[in-house]
Amino acid sequence: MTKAQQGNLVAVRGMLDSVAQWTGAPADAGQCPVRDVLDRVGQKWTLLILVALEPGPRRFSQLHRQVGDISKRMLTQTLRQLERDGMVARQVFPTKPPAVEYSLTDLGRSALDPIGLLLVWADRHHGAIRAARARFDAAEG
Amino acid sequence: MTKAQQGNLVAVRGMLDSVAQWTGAPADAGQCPVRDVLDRVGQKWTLLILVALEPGPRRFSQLHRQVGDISKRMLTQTLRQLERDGMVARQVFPTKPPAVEYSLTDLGRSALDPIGLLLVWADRHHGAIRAARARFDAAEG
DNA sequence: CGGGGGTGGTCTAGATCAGAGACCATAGAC
DNA sequence: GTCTATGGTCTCTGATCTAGACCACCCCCG
Repeated sequence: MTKAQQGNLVAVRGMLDSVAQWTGAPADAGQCPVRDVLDRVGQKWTLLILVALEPGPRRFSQLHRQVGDISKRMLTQTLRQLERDGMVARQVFPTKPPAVEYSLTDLGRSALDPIGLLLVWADRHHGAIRAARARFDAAEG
Repeated sequence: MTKAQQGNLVAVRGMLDSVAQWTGAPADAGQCPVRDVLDRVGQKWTLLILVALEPGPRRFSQLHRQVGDISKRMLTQTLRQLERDGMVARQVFPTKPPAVEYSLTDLGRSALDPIGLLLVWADRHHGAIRAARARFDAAEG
């Protein structure tokens, strides 16, 4: 384990304690910062769209093509949410037909740092996951 | 930006390229490691349960109480999936009634590193997000 | 002996969420 | 005139999530 990783782990434990504060009170889950953000993250397209916007501003249809298997409905919805959360900026150009450009805000860009690490982890351990799945399926099949 | 963060960013860009490889082919999205892992992450309870297991092994009802507002059904389902993915180990003790203990595997523990950073990010920027939301809601209301 | 509580779940019914695809007004290229 | 593209919205259907009843088992308390 690297020094940086140890540092992370310390921070993680701190966060865990802080999460523990809230897990006791289910009703207040909406107030817990971590639950709040985790709900956004746990929304299937959020991360993918943030990642898609990383290289630079993108237009609606461009994003639609880039992500591929998202429906326009979900794309609209997810973008609106990200805009509401201040992660994405939406700019309309009054051309005919109007063009709309989406870009990351500073807040959105800052989120890419932890998200990126998640992707790196995914890439690195994805083989182990597939192997575990095969083992599991063989054992119960 | 710290040196570590710059390092992350380089890695992120690498991953983004690698994601781009797959985003062109929607049909193969299931084959893309990142999409694969992101689908798990985007499942509302997965991260919360991994986090809940971090301090040490937990029994079923213990987890249920700890997380609070998860249904038994979803708890079972999420644990099974994590077990299948090799992130969580399930051990049954043949007592009467049988006790079942869930614990993180090495793979599961390794995932907590990036997840932890996400939590730290959440905690740090959660104020900005709330502010952005208030602004957005005021502007359109 | 008869509850009441705790074990680890499963099952069903209802709510909520996501996806496919039609539709809209507009306009330029063919 | 028709085909494309723009950025969406709308509806219908199917997946997913939740609440809560239920189960077999055992212990403890009376």
